[in-house]
Amino acid sequence: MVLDDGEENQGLFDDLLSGEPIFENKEVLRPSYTPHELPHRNDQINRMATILVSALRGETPSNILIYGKTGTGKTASAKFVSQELESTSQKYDVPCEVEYINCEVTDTQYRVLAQLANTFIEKNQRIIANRLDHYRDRRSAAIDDPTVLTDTEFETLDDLDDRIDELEADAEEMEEVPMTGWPTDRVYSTFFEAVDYHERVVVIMLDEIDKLVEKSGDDTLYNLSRMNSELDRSRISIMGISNDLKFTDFLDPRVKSSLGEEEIVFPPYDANQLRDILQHRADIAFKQDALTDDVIPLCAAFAAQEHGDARRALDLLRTAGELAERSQAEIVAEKHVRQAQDKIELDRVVEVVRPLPTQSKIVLFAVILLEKNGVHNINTGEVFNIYKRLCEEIDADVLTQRRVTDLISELDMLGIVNAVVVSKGRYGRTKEMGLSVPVEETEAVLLSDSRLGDIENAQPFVQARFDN
DNA sequence: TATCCACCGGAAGATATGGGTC
DNA sequence: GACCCATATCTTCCGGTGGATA
Repeated sequence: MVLDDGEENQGLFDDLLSGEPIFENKEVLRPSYTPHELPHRNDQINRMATILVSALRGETPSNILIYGKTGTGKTASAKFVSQELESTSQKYDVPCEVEYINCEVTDTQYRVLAQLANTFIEKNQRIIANRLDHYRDRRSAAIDDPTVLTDTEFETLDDLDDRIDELEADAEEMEEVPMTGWPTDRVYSTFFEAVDYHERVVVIMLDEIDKLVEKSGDDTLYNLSRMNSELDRSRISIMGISNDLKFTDFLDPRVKSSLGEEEIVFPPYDANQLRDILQHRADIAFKQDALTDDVIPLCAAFAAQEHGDARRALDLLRTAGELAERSQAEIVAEKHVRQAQDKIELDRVVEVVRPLPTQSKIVLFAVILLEKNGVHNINTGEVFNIYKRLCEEIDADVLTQRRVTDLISELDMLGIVNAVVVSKGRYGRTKEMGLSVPVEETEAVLLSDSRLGDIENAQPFVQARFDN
């Protein structure tokens, strides 16, 4: 862009950069940050450390199950202990590794095993490459002066060559597991061989383990928990993290007893504890005197209402800071926290609704239309009727009512609608539902989807149903 | 008290897709 | 190219369900 008549050329970002920044280090307020100190979680951290210390003695630690609601510091504490464990293992030269898997993303047996197999294959290849470098250097030296092999594991140059060939063959044999296509037992044996390639204790951290069990049953946990009896060189231990206290009810009793050898519960934080946590992070995240006195108590109070969710509290504080910075305010004030609360709520709707499959969006649109037409206690039959009309109008496939009830249940689980099964006696049994998200904003997100663009034109046809 | 409604929701299987192996 | 495997999505079938009503 060219600015006229000799004005000083102010770039797009110059204005934004000209104000005093409020943040010193915003990253410490993000969920991905693992803090060095976790206030009010000493007991749980010490308990984990007491259990895992046996890994540093080369023994197999007991499997651990960690429970607690969202934002109670489970993952952060477990990651903190893992980092400490790995750094201590390096200090004392004990082979001990922790592998983190988020089961919300990696939610099938195949994917979990494939991810683990590929991680260990990569590690083994690095180890082999280092050893090869070392042996090749030694070989070069031995060609000039064969006495360098004296007092080593190799008596002759041929022995050394054999070892190099062996390692090269090992590296070649290690084949990465593809995203799909292999039978699961082949993926399992590939992982088994990769992890057992050399002596080590491995802690497999399965975050949101309940999602894995919900989606693909307990086969993965069964296979992992019985591996130790077959491994020669290595040992594995499982650390499961779950939001759901009852997920073990669905497990095979053998898996249940093996997995829950040790259980650690993370209770929700109260408002005072949240205030401590926020203060702790705010000291690092913000410039001095960048917050008014009421900002942290308000963030803590909002988050305490959300079942003591520290992640929410930190999110709120970060967003309030960003909003203050955007409005070029010098300090973060109470109004920014309130604006942040609204923004987070709206962002959540957009984030959940936008990626929905088209069919779910049509079902949701049917619920919105009913709600906008003043229908209270919307039931499955009504939703299905409107849904069919909408599909016809926009030329989409019409799914069966059975499938639509599943889509409604999914919307319920996502917190977009609130559905309850009610019996109306002679008038049958159905699900009654209402929207749990703002109508206008949700409708706008749905209409922004090009595949649903025509749905706006279909509304008069649906309206006619209410007029008749 | 038996009947009935309008679904719910589990189970099994079909189909499609994306990948691999031989 | 035929076949195998994992996964996602969807259909079909069918046994509940529970409170109003006859």
